[in-house]
Amino acid sequence: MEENFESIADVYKALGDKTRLRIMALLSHGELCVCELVGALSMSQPSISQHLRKLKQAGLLKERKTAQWVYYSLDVVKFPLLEDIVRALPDVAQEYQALLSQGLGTRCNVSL
Amino acid sequence: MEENFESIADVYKALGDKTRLRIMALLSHGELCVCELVGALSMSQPSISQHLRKLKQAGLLKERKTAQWVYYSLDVVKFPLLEDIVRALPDVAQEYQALLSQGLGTRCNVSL
DNA sequence: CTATAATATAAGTAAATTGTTATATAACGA
DNA sequence: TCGTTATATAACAATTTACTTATATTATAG
Repeated sequence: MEENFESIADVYKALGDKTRLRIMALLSHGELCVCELVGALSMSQPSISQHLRKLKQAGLLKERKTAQWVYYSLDVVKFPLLEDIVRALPDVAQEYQALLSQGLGTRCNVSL
Repeated sequence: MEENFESIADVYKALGDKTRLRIMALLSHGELCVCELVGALSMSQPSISQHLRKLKQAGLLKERKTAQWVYYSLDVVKFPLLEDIVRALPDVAQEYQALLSQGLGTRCNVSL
């Protein structure tokens, strides 16, 4: 019981950051690789990787590795309420489409 | 748009603490005064007051002052999703009933 | 094999968080 | 009015968080 509140708090702690919320909003439209998120959020790559790790540790994201890319996507299994939560976020469909129009993963060869 | 993510993040930040989640779970059954929460959670009075302030600043609680007591209750108006969020918390009906059975507010005269 | 791109991790730092104790404020009761 | 109860706030210490820069890891391309 005590333990339960703790692990649920960890979920909300993971969501309690505007950068991570923007990541969740983008991923609600589909999976994205790290470098695409770096481009979309204009933050440093280590910072994005660390945010993704937190979201993954909270059980909110899953990853899929292909070639040199790691694609992240929402994982609604462990926390079904997540669907409603991301639905309540500001819409970022336009930003997501902008990423797609450049070709998934393939336009990440920008200088770090 | 940027601003929006920030204020939503503040809500989840407020929920990202196990003590505050326990407070929300208790208040989901009805309003309680500060000293009742102090008794239920066995934490210091200043600590509880500070947690309540955070929840209130995030727009999740409202307060009602009567005599020397301040009663807090859930405020689902600004953030409708809150109803689903508290419903997903562990049940504390038993703890809440234990508080009520001692007489609302009236059994708070314990030594600080 | 080597250079490069994508990602992760480590170390360091500044800022935010959470508890504590001490004190202020305000209402009540004798 | 005086002492007590309920609550809030201030000041401080310990911990956690969120960046930064530097480096490690892994896959790919040539």
